[in-house]
Amino acid sequence: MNCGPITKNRNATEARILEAARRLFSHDSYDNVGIRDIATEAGVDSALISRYFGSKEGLFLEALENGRKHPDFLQDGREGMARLAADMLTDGPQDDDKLVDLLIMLNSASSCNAACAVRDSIKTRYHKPVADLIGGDQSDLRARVFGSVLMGLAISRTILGPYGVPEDQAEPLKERIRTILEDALAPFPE
Amino acid sequence: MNCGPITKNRNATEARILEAARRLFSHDSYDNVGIRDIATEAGVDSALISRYFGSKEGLFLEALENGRKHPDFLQDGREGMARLAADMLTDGPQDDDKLVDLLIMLNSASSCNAACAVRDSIKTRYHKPVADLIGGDQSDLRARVFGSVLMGLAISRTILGPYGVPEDQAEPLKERIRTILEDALAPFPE
DNA sequence: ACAAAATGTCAACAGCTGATGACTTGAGAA
DNA sequence: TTCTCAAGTCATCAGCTGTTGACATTTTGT
Repeated sequence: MNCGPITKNRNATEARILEAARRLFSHDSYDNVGIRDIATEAGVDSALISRYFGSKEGLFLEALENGRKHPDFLQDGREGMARLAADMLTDGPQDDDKLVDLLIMLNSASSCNAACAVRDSIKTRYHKPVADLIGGDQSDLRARVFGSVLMGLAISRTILGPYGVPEDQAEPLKERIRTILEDALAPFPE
Repeated sequence: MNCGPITKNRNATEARILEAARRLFSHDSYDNVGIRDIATEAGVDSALISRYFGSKEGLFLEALENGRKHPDFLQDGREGMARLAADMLTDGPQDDDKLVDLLIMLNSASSCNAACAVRDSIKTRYHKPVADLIGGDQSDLRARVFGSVLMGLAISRTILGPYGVPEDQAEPLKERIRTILEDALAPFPE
């Protein structure tokens, strides 16, 4: 048992590095976050990162997989899924826990060292489960359109900041986003 | 007049550098495209870039401003705008000329050296003109939602590749995207 | 044809990056 | 305690980045 000051404890150290990495990677691109930045944020020597995670890329992969296994908006029914996703995109602070995984992916999607892992993660953690839930004709394609819209709205928030909408007038915007997301999931017409 | 082999001509050289830069920046992030890469692509000495454009950042700025002044989907009426944008996102090859500007912005949106310029460019070249064209209540906000969806669909295509839809079955998808984009532009309900 | 200015070339720079080998410090078992 | 091995530290590496000064070459003006 150890609740005192930081002692030598590899598990705890790895956890702190991982946490710091997720925090920084959700704000900046893979290339713009240096090993030394992460080490400083975690209060740790920078050599430990390469040592414990093999490489910066290894750490990024673990940081990506260490998040929620599936996004929080997953549930049966288009309506509910669209509503939860819309809430996620408009509610609360910008670095909402629920958005961290998505932001990590978006920030590093254009960094060739991280792109492959990001691609896989998008497919297996977002598109696939959504497609399975909605089912029906072309569910893969519809799930992808849904995911694309989601990513666009999320990236807009990171790049341009929150929508300048007063708290009490946020409902129409949320409703709009909800509608769009539900449209994206709807079955194709005959 | 000079149509022979490459002679010393600053204007032509700058143009070739700019063209090469736009090509590379539309495929990779600001950080992942090196000055030497651009120089090689342009068939030019790498020192010329810093010399002619001041810095890599200067070149990026010019590459950004050197594109179309406004996106090609701009026109009166929500329907037309949504239709043109949907065509742009589904038609033809991935590195369509019409998408280059958008891709440059998206690839480098998370690179802090380029982010400011990208932000401005998105606002003045995408959001502002769209908002002006649609008018009405909250036109800024609706234009932003439209732009967000557009970016999401575009980034999905760069990251994950084209939709695996056979040419002759592309119509439902295009129609779906058109609907979503038009929804994004629609006035808010009372 | 000659001088002068513009254009392009080459080599080198300081700064940063991720990574690694050699070391010291601490924890836990005997 | 003492021994041993894991955990953490430090200095340093090679490689790459954007940039610049010094030089060579071509074009232009007279």
